Amino acid sequence: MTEHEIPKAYDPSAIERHWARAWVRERLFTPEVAAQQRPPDKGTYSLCIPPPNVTGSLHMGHMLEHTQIDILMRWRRMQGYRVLWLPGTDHAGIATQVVVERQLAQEGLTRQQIGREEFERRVWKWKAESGDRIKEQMVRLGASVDWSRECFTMDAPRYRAVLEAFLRLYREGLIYRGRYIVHWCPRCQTALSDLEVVHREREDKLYFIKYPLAGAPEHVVVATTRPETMLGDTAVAVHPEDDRYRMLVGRVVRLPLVNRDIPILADEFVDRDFGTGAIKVTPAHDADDFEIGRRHGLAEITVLDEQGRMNEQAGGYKGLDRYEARLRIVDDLKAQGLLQKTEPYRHGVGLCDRCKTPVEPRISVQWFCKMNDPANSLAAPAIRAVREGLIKVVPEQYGRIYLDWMERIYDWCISRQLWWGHRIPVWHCACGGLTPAKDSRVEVVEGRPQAASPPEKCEKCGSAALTQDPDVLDTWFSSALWPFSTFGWPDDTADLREFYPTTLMINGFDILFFWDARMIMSGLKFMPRERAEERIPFRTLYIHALVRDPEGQKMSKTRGNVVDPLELIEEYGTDATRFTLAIMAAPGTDIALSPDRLRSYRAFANKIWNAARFIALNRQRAEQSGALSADFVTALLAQGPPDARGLTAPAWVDAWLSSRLHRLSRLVSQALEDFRFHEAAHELYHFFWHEFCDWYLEWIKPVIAPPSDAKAAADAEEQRAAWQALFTHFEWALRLLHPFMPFLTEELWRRQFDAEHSLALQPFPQGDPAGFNDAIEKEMELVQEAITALREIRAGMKIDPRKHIPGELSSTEPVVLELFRARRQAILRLANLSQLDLSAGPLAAEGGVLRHTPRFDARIPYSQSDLAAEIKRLRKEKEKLEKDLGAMRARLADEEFRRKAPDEVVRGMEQRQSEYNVQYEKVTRLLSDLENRYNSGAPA
RNA sequence: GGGCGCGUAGCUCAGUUGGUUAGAGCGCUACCUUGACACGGUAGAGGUCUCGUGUUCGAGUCACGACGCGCCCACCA
Repeated sequence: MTEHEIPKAYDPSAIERHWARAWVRERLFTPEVAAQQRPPDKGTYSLCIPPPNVTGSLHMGHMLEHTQIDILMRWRRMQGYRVLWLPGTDHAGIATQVVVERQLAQEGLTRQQIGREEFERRVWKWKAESGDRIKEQMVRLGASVDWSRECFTMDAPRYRAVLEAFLRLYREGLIYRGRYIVHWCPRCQTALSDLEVVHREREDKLYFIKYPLAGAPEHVVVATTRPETMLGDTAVAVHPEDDRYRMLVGRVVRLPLVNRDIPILADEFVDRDFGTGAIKVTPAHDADDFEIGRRHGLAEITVLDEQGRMNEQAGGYKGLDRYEARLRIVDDLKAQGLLQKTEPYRHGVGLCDRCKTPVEPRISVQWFCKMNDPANSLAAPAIRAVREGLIKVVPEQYGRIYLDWMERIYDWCISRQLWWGHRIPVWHCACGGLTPAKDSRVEVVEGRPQAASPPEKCEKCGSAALTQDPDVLDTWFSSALWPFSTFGWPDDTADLREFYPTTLMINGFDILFFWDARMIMSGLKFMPRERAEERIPFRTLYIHALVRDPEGQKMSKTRGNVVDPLELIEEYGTDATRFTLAIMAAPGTDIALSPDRLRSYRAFANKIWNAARFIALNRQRAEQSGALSADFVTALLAQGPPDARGLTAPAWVDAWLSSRLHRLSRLVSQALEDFRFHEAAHELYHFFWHEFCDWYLEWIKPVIAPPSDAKAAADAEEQRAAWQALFTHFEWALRLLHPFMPFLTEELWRRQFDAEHSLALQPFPQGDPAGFNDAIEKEMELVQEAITALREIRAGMKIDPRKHIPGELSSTEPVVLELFRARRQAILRLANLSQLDLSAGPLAAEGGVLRHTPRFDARIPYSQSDLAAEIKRLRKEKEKLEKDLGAMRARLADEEFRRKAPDEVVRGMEQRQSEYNVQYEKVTRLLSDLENRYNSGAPA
């Protein structure tokens, strides 16, 4: 095999594995290394990866995200930007803890059994494995990240950023500790933020329970979905203006089962129309009741423990699970005649986002971050930044959703009763005093970072007996700092100065509030810069679609429809999978990933491969024959990038393709500017397959073919020019395709053009409107139409495609005839004709099959034709013409249309009408002619 | 209870500010193993753009309403 030969089979796996490794080794995506090979001549372009959770491996959502990011990164890098895509992973507190707990459970262990230290060791081990797996996947994906800057949300520098941020917020009073009712997961045994609770509709029951009035025979009926919490009731509430209950307010009912007297009170919160208009008030187990309780000074009686079981306050029910207790209590009420009725009831139940256990509102002491402190609001600047357009949100409806949420944001519960995460840097004293770490320094002990400066004594009483708060921070606390913690904040580093604010953030809608909102708030809060536009974490936020299964269902483990990206990569190749994701990624539309589409883009990759192979085979022969010198391509490359290269003696078809490439280049960059990945990919697909391969390559085949003995020396010059154009155009296309299909294009580029340098650092063709050639493109359209018309006649006549037959073209326009004359050779070849007759006069229908078009007629003289089929086709065409002409005539007859529509539109329609009229007359005449012949039984 | 998105060919979807003849891929039909590629070539069939009303000279595109599907937010027991 010689140097440029390309293997027959396209084997994506081998190519992709090779380049994945090579790119890591060559460190091309480290901006400093890239700059040595090609100094950037544009600005900085940076993006911090949405750090994948170290909960396992990457899923299709990641693959879509990384594909989109990588396309933009590679495109901008080729455009000459100094590009940094910073990689990393997230410790993902609760999510990772749940995964490791499940592992433990398989060994029959709980984290409590092995203890905090051992548990943390286990999670770190898991983190290492998962992190490696994720890195390996990203490498396989071709993600052009700078591995030298890889970060983890719990490594020492990031820990330091967390401490710094926490301590500053704490000192400013924006972080406080308080006893409130919060969402509690009885399985994870931790508090959750509102965002970590998902609501699901459930079929449930509404219980109507009689609460007897103390010392009276009457009772009040309350409706509840949670009878088990009645043990913690401390009041019954009605609406103050509810006439049914007005006289009862201030009286006392005896709480059944526990026989405790509780008051009936009035509160405007109560909805008179729901249930009976009277509610039980359980401040310790319901968020609304908690508020009512605080308004009326009620006791808060907790009857459930941390695992959702009844506690000692529940008397005889102690130890029962909340659902068991519910059944028992309902039974007992029934037995006492206190259950009036039950009704089926559909309502939303809050579930733990991670483990789907129904959450429990629970009173506990937690740490909170103030979002809207009147004197020092985190939210207000973040609202302004988006509203005033400092941060551009795409698609823009997400900007509105963001603002809606931000405008009614409330305090963020940041403490978690977990073992995996950043430990809260505050120490407790027996006196109740709270003392934070002295500063944000971090030390690494046994590979695990921790605060290096614990306080020596209590700030309140001076005692030295201090213990660190056992809680850890919500994982999103560290994520919120990601766009600057990754660059070394709080130090004033060179990276921070150069790459912050990042140019772009791309992530899914699901973390708009969790993450994007909090990054914006923390960036604006912490970055020590004057102007808000320098403090924002990113200038543009692009929200991508969701990847769904072929039925449009969300991929989830429980549905069992999760697709592993690696499986797709194995089956279809990374390039084809990336291309599929790109071409299906229309903004705002979810992606229903289907094998059909994957197959078709694998075919596309194969097509590119084979086009390259065709070129290589011919090149080899041309070199052997001496028609091409071995350094032909090197000399070509020395002339600069393909779009800037002047072609010597370009043939007509080269001029056409060059114009198409200029246009395509413009389109691709414009589409990518607007995140219209599907449009860019679609244009590339169509161009490469249906213009480059179907027309251009077919057209030039005879020209570039190795010289035969008969070939005149005069052809050699033409051939060299054709080769020059072919290499230039092919290279141009490879560059445009590279961001989408990096492996395949890199492989072909290195084989065909430059084995030493990566395509990833070559200039991206921008396209120049001065290079558009409308005249030639129009001409090509006519030639293509002529060839297609001739082929169509052949196909309709069922003539063997291999058979060479004569053909005829005629036109009343001399320019059209001249065009056909000039392109005679191509028409002969591509329509597979033995000869081509050109004439100005009309062509007869007899003795052949005639095809009319507005600007020319085509005919295959042939003794056999299927008159009936021709007649059928013509009738249909005539019908369509009549319909269109009717519509046009009506249009043009309308005075208002002529007066109000732009001239351009009116003239266009007139033009079209006259063309249609010509065509209509031709078709009508031909049809009646054929019908006559058919009816008279004349031979075909 | 609010808010958002979607409904275009058998299937999956494009269609940027309203303007000529509504596109693609897959699938389907016919012919073709022609020295890049059958993961291919050539040609073809297939659509009252969910329905209704309106704005407009002109609506797949804008407005309102209906129907169907999906999603998000919300403290109503």
